[in-house]
Amino acid sequence: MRADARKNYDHLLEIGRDVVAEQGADASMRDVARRAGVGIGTLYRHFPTREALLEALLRGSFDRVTAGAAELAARHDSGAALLAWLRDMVALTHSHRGVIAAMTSAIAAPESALHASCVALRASGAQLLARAQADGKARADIDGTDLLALVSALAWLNDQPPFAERVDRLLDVVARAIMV
Amino acid sequence: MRADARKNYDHLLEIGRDVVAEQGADASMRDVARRAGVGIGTLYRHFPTREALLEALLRGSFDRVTAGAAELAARHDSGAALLAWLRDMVALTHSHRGVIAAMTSAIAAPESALHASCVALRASGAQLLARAQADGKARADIDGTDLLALVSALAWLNDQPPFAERVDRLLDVVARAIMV
DNA sequence: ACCTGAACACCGTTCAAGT
DNA sequence: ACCTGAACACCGTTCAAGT
Repeated sequence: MRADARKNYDHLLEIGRDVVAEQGADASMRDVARRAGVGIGTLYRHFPTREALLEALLRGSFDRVTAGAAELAARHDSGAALLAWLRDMVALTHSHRGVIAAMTSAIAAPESALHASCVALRASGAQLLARAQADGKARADIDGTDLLALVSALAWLNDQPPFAERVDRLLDVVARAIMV
Repeated sequence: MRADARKNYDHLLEIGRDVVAEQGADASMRDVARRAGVGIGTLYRHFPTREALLEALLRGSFDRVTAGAAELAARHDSGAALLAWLRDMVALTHSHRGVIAAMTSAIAAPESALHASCVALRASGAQLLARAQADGKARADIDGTDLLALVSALAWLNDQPPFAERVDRLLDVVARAIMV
């Protein structure tokens, strides 16, 4: 990558982070380019789809949660680890309004730039779930996708102003439903 | 209302129903007017906001669920009635993609055309919840807004293709969490 | 190799002009 | 009283022309 291109890429990412934080995952692409002081074509050259930009913005957080799952498994008993992962997931999406919808549709779209990260997240949760199930601490009739669905639903509530303040409590309610 | 206006109103409602069924709650207003063979200004005259159109489209279904709650209370024990109401709510939103997000923001916006219907829906659920709580069949530490949050979250899952097929089962999981 | 911005095909919403 | 559609201020996305 040429030096000027690298500079544009990095700057777009930085500005993109601000704009998505302000406006959510459906932020105006034009606005990102404008604020970055760059032609709209330059944005599309570096990030050919909105999901490509989101993926670049979120990769770090995604990886942190995925990697954190292994750590949780090492440090806590299977029930506590699963609960902590659920909290991590809700927190991850809390800081990025609207991202959960993008993640959800990425799960069903193998060509999406977000697909791999989402599958990895699901796998990290599925592993904690399996361990809890083996210990008899989680109900046996749900799978990793069910777990992702439930945590996505809670994350969505977190994006809805009238419900956001209740999500911590509702997470406990749902967790107890999973925990047998 | 003048006869020609009445005709336009009814026709817009009919076409609006089709378009929202096809494209969801964020359907193109322009498209509704276009397909109804009417100027865009005429659509805005009859339905000054998108929510006004949605409200007119959904009022009937809303009232049916609200009224149905009283019937459920009369016909079933408190636990079964609450569960049936949860199913009614998910079914209501299932037939109208994206409507749940509109309902959710309407709860927090008293000036929204959808506000009254949503408050009535919440109240109908809250009543069934209170009855079940009095019978010791539902946990005492949740309220009507929590119930609406949980059912909204499930309804949102119903709009997400990768999760939609699991919602019936996940409803049971969540219901068991509520039911003590 | 990369950047630019005009161009295209759309939006939601308003409002002056018409009947 | 009601209808119309041009007008305004936006989008996302593409691509020919430039450096």
